[in-house]
Amino acid sequence: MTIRESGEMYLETIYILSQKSSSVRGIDVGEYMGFSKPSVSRALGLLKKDGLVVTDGQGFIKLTETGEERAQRIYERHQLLSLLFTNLGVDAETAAEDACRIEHYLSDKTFDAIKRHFEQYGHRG
Amino acid sequence: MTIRESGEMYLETIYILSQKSSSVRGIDVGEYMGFSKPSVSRALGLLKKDGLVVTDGQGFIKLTETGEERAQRIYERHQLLSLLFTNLGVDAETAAEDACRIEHYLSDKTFDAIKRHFEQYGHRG
DNA sequence: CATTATAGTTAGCATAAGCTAACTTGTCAA
DNA sequence: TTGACAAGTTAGCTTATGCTAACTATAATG
Repeated sequence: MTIRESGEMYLETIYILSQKSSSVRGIDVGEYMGFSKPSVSRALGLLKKDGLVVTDGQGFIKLTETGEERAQRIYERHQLLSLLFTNLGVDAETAAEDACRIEHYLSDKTFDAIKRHFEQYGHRG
Repeated sequence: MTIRESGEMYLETIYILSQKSSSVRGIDVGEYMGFSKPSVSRALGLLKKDGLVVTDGQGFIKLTETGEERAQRIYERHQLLSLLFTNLGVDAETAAEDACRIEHYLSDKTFDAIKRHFEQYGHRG
């Protein structure tokens, strides 16, 4: 099974929380996303089964190498889309919200094109 | 119930097919989208219940005013996103594919910002 | 008129992903 | 040691949305 939008959101959340604290638990993920413990529990189970996260003996969640790559990929899309939108004059909050929904659906090609655009012409973001 | 990505795709398809032919049937929608007859049947039922489409005695599908507005809104997003991406150097096919997935998640604010951008600076699309 | 093809519907299955209720487990303090 | 709280899991519900199989209804054809 390949993960989808939902799985990517969990992955991204773990990635973001891992940058603030080295001890991320399911409860933290649920709080951040506004989801219940059972929802998080199942989602983490699927991510584990897919080899994207692992938990240590204390229940702390870590991304595997693949999981980290995948999370980073999504996070980069998020950042780039936010940048693109704010550069077009969208307020930061709206840009972030849109980016959050869209990040899952942006192809590599289009992502690269946007990236090249900023590298070429610079930006104010 | 408010329609979602799936419902929007049906609506947009009906809109597109209606521009080519004035007699759009469920079977046409299914063929265009690659979905089965029962899937289309149910989806149309929901769209009818939401007052977005109607069928005449012969089973031909028409968008209501609200349905047309909604379809147009999505279609505009599709066109604008395609334009944005091709302007960034993405090939037309990829741009269209990305636009098709993303069109459902673009806020009014960001849509307007992109539109203003093209009005201001022109484009080659 | 009977057969066949086309279109649509109904019934029911599957998966994804949210939820609540209730259980388990582990830690910590009285 | 016991009682309580916190974290996680299990069971089972719900909705959305795809599917197939099988039925119905209509229209066209021999």
